[in-house]
Amino acid sequence: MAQETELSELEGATLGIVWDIQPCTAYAIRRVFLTSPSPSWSGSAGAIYPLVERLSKRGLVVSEAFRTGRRPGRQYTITPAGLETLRAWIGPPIQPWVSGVPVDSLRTRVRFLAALPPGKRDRFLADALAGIDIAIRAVDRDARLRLAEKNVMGHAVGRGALLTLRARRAWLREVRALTSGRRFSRRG
Amino acid sequence: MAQETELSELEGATLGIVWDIQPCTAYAIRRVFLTSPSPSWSGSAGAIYPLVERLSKRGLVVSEAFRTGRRPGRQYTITPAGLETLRAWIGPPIQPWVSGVPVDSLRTRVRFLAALPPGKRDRFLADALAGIDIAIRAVDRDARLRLAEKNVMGHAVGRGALLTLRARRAWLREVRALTSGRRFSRRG
DNA sequence: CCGCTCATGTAACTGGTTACATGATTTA
DNA sequence: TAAATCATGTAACCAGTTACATGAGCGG
Repeated sequence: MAQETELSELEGATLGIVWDIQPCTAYAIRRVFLTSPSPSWSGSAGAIYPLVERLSKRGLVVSEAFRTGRRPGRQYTITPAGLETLRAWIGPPIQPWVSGVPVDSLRTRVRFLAALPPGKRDRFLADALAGIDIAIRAVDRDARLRLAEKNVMGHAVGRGALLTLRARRAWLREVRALTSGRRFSRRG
Repeated sequence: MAQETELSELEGATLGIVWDIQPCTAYAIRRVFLTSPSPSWSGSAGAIYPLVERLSKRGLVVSEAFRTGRRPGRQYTITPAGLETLRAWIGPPIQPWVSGVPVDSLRTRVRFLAALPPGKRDRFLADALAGIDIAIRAVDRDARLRLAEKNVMGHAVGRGALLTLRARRAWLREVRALTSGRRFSRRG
């Protein structure tokens, strides 16, 4: 049977989580998204429950029904085909858009900073730097936690988030130095 | 009239582009997305044309019909209400998810690196580092270009992308040093 | 004049969102 | 035992995607 091998970002991440914490329920997968310090997705029930069923229909995971008391539930496990698909999704090869510049909603906003009156501009930058500091503390704490539980990759991912945030902080300070006390029109 | 003040990311960015390059056609807006070195969105016609009409209906932009030869077209300009909405969208205040950890599809994949056999893992990292280097060169060239045209904010945004990519490169090298020649199971 | 790119849209689809419904389990 | 939270879904909606249609202008 002709097997689709492509996965969306959410599908890839979900399949990866199944691989990581299997056997697991859909709710356990949701919790990973919900408690992640970098919530790329809402981890809403409306996304996850249909998604894992989709993966199941494609033979990438198998589910086993169980019951606690009277309530039915399903435990999901990755299949060999699922692992293969997960590996293909991770890469190599790596698509240029994956290794290229990541989306950054803060950078998007800075692009239009000149649309703000000077006072508001300063407050924007102060606000952003404060927000980044908060995020840095949270991520740093999380990374140390992973290290303590000997979760090597979890720690590495946390380090990645941390280094990204620090780079962004350094950059915002550059922007502040550049713009403070200067006047800008649309074209700079 | 009760004016919705919320904008999606694409709507905010589009409104910002109108502010930046007005008066402009929908196609000119598309070109900005299409030629951007960090293509967060496809800039597809099916997204932009309906979107600007939506902005127009909300009174955030106004359009003036023109005609070249027999072909009709529209030039869009931001309204005072539109500028206000744009400013509100930019912030302050800045939502935590905006200043927090940005999504990074490469980091997502690294999270599941232990699912790859060791050889493929090494190739993944080599591939990723090569891809990042390519992106760095492209972004650096773009940033210098903006500087040359005295586009201060354009240059600043390019710098932001550059610093992010460099941080990611440094991080990937950490990951490589950490994993090369080591064996990993799911839980590290 | 043929083909290519510029330009302006429309149509159908879909993945992920919010909101809702409901049952089980824990806690005050 | 009432309230809150855990857990398992379903339903409606919608923004952004790909694919299509079509016309203008230009280069060979």
